[in-house]
Order: sequence, then C-alpha cells, then structure tokens
Amino acid sequence: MLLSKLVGERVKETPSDVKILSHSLLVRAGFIKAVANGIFSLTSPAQLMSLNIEAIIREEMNKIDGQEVKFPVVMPRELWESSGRYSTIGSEMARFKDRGGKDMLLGMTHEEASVHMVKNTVSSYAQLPCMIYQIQTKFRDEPRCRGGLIRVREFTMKDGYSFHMTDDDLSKYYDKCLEAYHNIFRRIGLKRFISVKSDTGMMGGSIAHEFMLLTDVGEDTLVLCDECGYKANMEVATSKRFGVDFGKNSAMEEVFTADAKDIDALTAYLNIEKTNTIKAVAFAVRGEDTLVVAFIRGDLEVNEAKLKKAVMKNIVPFDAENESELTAGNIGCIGLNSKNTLVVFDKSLEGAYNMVTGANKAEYHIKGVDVSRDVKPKEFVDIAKVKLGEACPICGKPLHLENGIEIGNIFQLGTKYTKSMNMTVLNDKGEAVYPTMGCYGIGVGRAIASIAQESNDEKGLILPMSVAPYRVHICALRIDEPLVKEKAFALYNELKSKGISALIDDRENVSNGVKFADADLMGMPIRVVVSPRGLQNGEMEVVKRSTLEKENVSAESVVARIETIIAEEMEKLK
RNA sequence: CGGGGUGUAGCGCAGUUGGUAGCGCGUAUGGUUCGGGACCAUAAGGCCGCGAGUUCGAGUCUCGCCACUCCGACCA
Repeated sequence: MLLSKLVGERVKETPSDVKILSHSLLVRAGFIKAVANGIFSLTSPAQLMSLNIEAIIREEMNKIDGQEVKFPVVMPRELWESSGRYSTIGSEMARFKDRGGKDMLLGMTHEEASVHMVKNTVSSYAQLPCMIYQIQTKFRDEPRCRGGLIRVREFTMKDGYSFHMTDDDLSKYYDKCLEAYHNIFRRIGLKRFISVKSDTGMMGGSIAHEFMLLTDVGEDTLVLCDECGYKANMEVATSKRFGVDFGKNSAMEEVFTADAKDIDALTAYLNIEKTNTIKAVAFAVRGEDTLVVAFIRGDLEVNEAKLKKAVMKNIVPFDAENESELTAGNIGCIGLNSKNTLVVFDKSLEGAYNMVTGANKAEYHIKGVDVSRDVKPKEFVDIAKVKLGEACPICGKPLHLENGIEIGNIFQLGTKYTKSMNMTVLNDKGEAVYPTMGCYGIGVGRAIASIAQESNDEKGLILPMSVAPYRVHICALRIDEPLVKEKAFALYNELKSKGISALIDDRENVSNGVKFADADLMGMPIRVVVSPRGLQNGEMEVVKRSTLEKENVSAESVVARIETIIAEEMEKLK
C-alpha cells in the first residue's frame, strides 16, 4: 500500500472527547472514525487487522471442528418469541417494522437463530456433537458507550453454538473451547489476559468463563488470589470474611436519629461501628409491580448480580425517595410492610446482634436488634460484594482486585433454548431428548482495542506481527532522489511478490521527522529506512518497532533479514 | 434513567461591555531545506449545532430543541 494514497489522517492531537489510550491511539493513527455515538467506521489498516484476527479465530475454531455459518442480521419477532426473549430483553435490542408492518429486530446474539438452523436438520444423536459459528455484525443499543471500540453499539463478533447429547459431552467440549480461546488471545498478541469464572446471569446455566484483559481502564472488577489461582468476576466472587465483634446483646429500643439517612450519617450520629448497622437497599423488578429489599451489614455492599440470581428476577436500582411507601433512609427489617416486597438477608447478618436498623418511619431507627431473635429470616443468602483484603474462599490467603476488559466469553447454556424452542434429537434408544448447548463469543473490535490498549509506547502503537495490517513499513527518505525511489520501490515490490504485506511511505515533500513519527504512531512491526545516506554504503536500516533497535543491513540481504524477523516474531506468538 | 460539560474552518481551540470571524495544525501553489513532527511567501476553506425571541444590530443575551461527551446509577 502506498501511504500517500491511504485513506485515514494521522493527527498529533488527541480529540478532546477521547478518554482512554487505545481510543486515542486508534483515532490518531487514522484507524477508526466515529460516525455516531458508539458507531465507528474502520479504515483500511483497522479492517486488515480485523481480518487478520478473524483468520486466527477461524483457524482455532476449525481446529475444534467448528463449522462456519452465517445467520441473518435481521430476524422476525416470531423467532425471538419462541425462546421468550422478545419480551424479556429491553431496549438494548433494536426493533423495527418492515413495509408490511411485521415486527423485525436486529440481531444482538444468535442463540435462537442457531437452534432454528439445527432444529429438524439434526435429528439423530449420530450427528452430535456439532458446533456452528459465525463472524458477523451485531447491534446492541447500549445505554452508555465508552472507550472507543471498547463498548460500542455496532460491532463484529464471533459467536459459536455447540450442541451435545449430554452435559458431560458439553463439558468436555467446553474445555477444548477454553483452550482454543487461550490460543486465540495468545496468537493475536495479548499478554495480560486471564480466564475467570463469571456470572451466568438469568440464563440458569451452570458454568461460564470470561476472558479478561487486565488493564486499569477495564469496566469489570476481578477478584484474584495469587496463592492458589482463584479467579472470579466480582459478580460471582466469594470470600471468607473475618468474624465481627458485635459487642453486648441487649433488648430492642427505638431511637431518634434525626436526618441520619445513610450508614455514614447513622454511625456518626449514634457513634457506633458500621458493622453494627443493617443497610437496606431497594430494587424494583422490571416489568412487575414488585420491590426487592436487600438487608446487609452496613460495612458491606450488595452485589446486584448475586441478588438477581437469588431472587431470579430482573432487578433494577430503585429510588425509594418519591415513588413508594418505603421510608427512604429509614427502611428496616422490623415491621417492614412487605406487601409486594421480596426481602433478602445477606449471610453477613447470620448471628448478628446489637444491630441498628431503620424503624420504617422518618427520623427513627431501632437499636439492639438480634437478627435471629427478633427477625428470624427463613434463610441467609450470599449477596455481598467481595472487599479488598478479604480472604480467598479456597486457600484463605488475601484476595486482591484488578480491573479488566471482557474480550471473550464461553458459556454452558444447558437446555434453555432447545427446550423453549422445542428442539429434540433421538438418542440411541430412540427417545427424543433435548440437546444441551454451549455458546462462545469473541468481540473482534474489542480485540483490536485491547491490543492497542496493551501494546504501545509514548510514540504510538506497537502491533503484533500476527495481526499487523502491514508487516513492513518502508520509510523512503528523500524519495525525490531517483536512487532512493528506485531502491525503495524495488524492496516494496519484492516484498509484495513474496506475499509480505508492506506499506511504503512514498510521500514527497514530507519531512523525515513526520515520516518517522507516522511510522511510530501506526506501529507496524518492522520498519525499513531507505535513504541517500544508507544507500551510499549500499545499506538500509531495519528497525523493530517493539524495541526501536536499529541495524544496518546491506540492501541485498534486507529481505532475508525481514523474513528472519517475521519468523522469529511469529514463533513467539505460536 | 439522573446530573454536569461542550457544539465556531478537516482537526485542536480563542473570541472582551452585543458592532458583520480569528489563531495553531492540516490542505493548495511557489521557493529554500531535509535522518526525528523544518522555514519563507501566497491562497483556498465558515448557515458560529438547529429554531424562535430581545435588539438598530446576536457567535456573544433569553427560551426551546438536537447532537456529542463525561460522571453517576450502592441512596436507604
């Protein structure tokens, strides 16, 4: 590719609305251009990178017997009615009517389409297991996009779906997929990525893993133990909590607490520890006239994902202030009007006494509460967030927290979709059974952002050999001189003929500084400087972008040197 | 969904008490330079987000809308 003709402007300044490094670098290098909120165009370098990543994904998916297919982007309402998700999914799914007034939607995931494809086409156990996957555009109307390609509305995703006769078979295949994913992320050049146990959400599935890139700008919090290797998303993480001294047991008593409405104000007003308070957190249930009130020890926080699972309802944070009979700031577990209200108690309250809880009337709390004596909950459920410094649930060593970007996930779905869509297969006894499913996703655009986020220096991107749009960037200094032009293009053509992708900076009247700066910014793994100075000695300069080490190589052996570097770099990414 | 912020040349920004629009980068042309974002000269490029209102006069003041963006959505 001739740089002079490459569409995509490289700029010095970071646009003011850009907050994270990967976004800034991709914009500055001219790889992406925003079209609308959360919707981007990719210029050629980014698209080539995308294709390189997709090629690696295909190889690894095909290795585990994946069959590449293509589902439609636009689907009819009925297909999604059949799984029940047309109504349970909210406004993140884009819906529209076709010219005949029929309800249609844009695909945000393809479980329904995959079952539709396999149903009745696969009818015997002899045809299972099978895995179908596609690489395709998805649209999700995210409430809040951010971070350039990290969280967008339209994106390219590899999504795969496997079908099995038994959970055991699914589990075996799942492990193979776990390994394939590790291969993919390693091969595209990511380094600080891990797989963690994750939330299975409302799907009721059993096991799920997320692949996370560890980075400060990550949106997810991960709970990690260095000692035994425990790794979990905050949404499902558990911990061992240390015993708490509740002080002296006493009888219940109502106390005036004025306008102390939150835990900080309450502990300050009564001069007590947070561990002696019971926090109430209210949630609404989407689509139902029901509230969920969670009670938890005052020093802890409610983990929404765990609570969601505990009550099996789609809860959303709720503002008790204006629209309910709850007394905001004084909600308590004694005498709470529980009409249309589900109450959940966290495990931290098991055995707690000498506690302060809201009195369910303004300006009053109740102290001296002994939970098992005065409240007698039916059960205690773990709905608390893990805190830094708590102990690993496996080995008891201190846990630490890190942020991560989710770059892929795999999921044992079970029979949710095959049952709801009534897909059966005959087993070896001639009985109709529901196959069990797994699903497997990778965001391609997010992988590009992740590479940019992780692999860079103050000058720009450092692209891994396996995914770089061009492996070689030829900087032709003084290309107005015929010898430079001749040698630079000779190199360019030779690389092309050998199938080595190259970009040549053929711009005239552009200063050397600009050429170097652009090469640094765009981050191709190998740079070759062709200049009058070097050619005087019959040499060209070969520079590795990752280290910026320079070496002078005779013009005749440059291609051989490039081939060696490529081979070395690719070996590291095997 | 709640709360901020910002919309002026392709990009980054300035624009005073209201008086007919500016800087840097980039682009074009000519010239001098040229191994780390060169210099000189000249030029092109604007519905000042959109719509009302106040005013002799609005980029500037008022109201409404739209777009983009950041933060929050653990407050009991």
